[in-house]
Amino acid sequence: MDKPDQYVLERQVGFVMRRAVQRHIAIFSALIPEMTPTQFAALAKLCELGQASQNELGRLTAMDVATIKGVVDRLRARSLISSAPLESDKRRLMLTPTRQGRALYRKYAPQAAEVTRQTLAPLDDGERRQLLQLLERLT
Amino acid sequence: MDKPDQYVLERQVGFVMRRAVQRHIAIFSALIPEMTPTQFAALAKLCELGQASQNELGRLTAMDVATIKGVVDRLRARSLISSAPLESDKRRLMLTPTRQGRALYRKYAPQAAEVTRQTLAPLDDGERRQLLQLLERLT
DNA sequence: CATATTTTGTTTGTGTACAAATAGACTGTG
DNA sequence: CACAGTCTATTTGTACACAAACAAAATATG
Repeated sequence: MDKPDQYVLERQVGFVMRRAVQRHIAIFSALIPEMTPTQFAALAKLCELGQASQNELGRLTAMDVATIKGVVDRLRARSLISSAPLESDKRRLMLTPTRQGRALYRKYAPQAAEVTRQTLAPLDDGERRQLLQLLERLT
Repeated sequence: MDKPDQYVLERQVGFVMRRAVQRHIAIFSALIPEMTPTQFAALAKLCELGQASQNELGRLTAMDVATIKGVVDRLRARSLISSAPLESDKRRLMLTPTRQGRALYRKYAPQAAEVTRQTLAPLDDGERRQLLQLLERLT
């Protein structure tokens, strides 16, 4: 037998989560074709903070140094954020959303909330809360 | 105000799932450093089936054509699977696990189940079942 | 004060993930 | 049979995601 029955792909959390994430991303890009979930997360967090260093923004959005750099580069290329080295600590690259970045965030924030709603649409209210709560406890 | 309070990053399913997946992948690569979750999923499914076309394997493991191609290429480069065009349908590339592929699958299947256990460790039995069930309903 | 350590950012390399375009092989229908 | 539509696989391009190695700046500690 080649299939040790202790392992069934479809019952592994990793597989199930991967599929759920795939569906979520599909919903996201249908509702917000202008940017990726990752880019929106970074822009949203930066708008919420007003200002942050690249590293700080990465930590708060759960992106490692290489990932946040790429995301920031792309957002900056589209003039949604601006960056400047900090005078008082020359290691740090301070980021600020531009006027257009803030406008785009304001425009899509309701859509982004709607993405969550549509992703969770198969569940009722209690189940939604439960799912989020259980997922949070995994981290 | 720059923060429309209908949108809070930390409460979006996408963000919470992303973090859970990150932790899961970290656990996986600690327990199974020899391959990625994706590669293991493809190998496992192929061992379960005995044989499958690349396309078929992609569908069953939720990978699109480009993704499954890359994964298959890497597994083949490590001699874990072999491939040959099908005589009766020259479009299809039939895949078979090699002896070593099967051996590696058998070796790591218990570890892979353990990855799921460790990922779900913060939850009790009922919560685990519930989480998996809720996630499945999202797809 | 001097240097070991930490922090921040960059670069490189590998591996998913998906869209879109292409090509060849099959199938169905007229 | 012809050929329109479908299926399988490949290729190209963009975007995360992480590890590892590096450099420069700041901090800590002796």
